Amino acid sequence: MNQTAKIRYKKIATELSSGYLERQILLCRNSSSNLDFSQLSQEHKLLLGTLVSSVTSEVGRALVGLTILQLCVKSIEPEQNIRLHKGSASSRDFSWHDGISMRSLDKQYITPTLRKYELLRLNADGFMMTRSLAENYPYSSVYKANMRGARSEWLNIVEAVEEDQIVPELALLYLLSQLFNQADNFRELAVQITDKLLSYLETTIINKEIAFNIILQHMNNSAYAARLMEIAMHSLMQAMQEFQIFPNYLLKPLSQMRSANKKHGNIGDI
DNA sequence: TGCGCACAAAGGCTAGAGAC
DNA sequence: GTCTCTAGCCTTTGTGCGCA
Repeated sequence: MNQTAKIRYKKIATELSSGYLERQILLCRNSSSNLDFSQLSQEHKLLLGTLVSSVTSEVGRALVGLTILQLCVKSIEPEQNIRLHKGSASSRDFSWHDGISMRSLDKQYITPTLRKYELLRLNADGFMMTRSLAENYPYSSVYKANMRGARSEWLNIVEAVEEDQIVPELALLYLLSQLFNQADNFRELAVQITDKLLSYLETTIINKEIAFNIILQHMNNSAYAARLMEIAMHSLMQAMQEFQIFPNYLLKPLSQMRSANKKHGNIGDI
């Protein structure tokens, strides 16, 4: 990292630490009707919308988080190239002279804020822990990693921002608004499902076989069946805990980790 | 159908920079 | 000279998915 990159990094970090992203989030949450996105083209709105809607339990989160970080960086310091994501001071490690450590910015400012407002469920250490985002190549159309999710949309946004075709702060606000909409829709859906389930339980006598068939049908008809099975198993264990079947044991919350993890000490997601 | 890559989380490790 | 911090690199695992 050269001296000018250091100065730019300091400016970005100072602005983020003073709550830049939080202010944008609150603006979207509290004054959404006053936001004017007429300066954003339909094409760019579509790219940002697709990026948000591409998020599933498996893919897409890291790309949304990264786009938010890149838009913040560009809004605060337009001179900073948002393709160069590494900026080590050490000659031992790979980095670009004009690069900045996006991993550090993410871990300190972006991920904690997105988690705080429940806009994106991310690993506490940040989305930059995703290995494919850490390849030693600039983020461009020929970026090496063949990421799943809305890869082409993300790269088009990066391209448009670097080519000055998008006003970064406006794009950031639009992206955050889309995330708020997505989160609201999800909460609404959850309430609807809970209501439906309660009315179903009021009118139907459920036995073991019916419950088992509902769970099985749900898994068979859904994408990511393995995850649904884990959730079903954890739900059954919650019921067992409620009835004190194993009074000396404590059921841990369902974790985000998908597999047995020696370091974390869990088994599967449980 | 099998293979290999990508994704996800949660850090540990380590060399070099910077502070004292 | 020593200590602390920084930031890139590395590890682990099962599932999903594309391709041969």
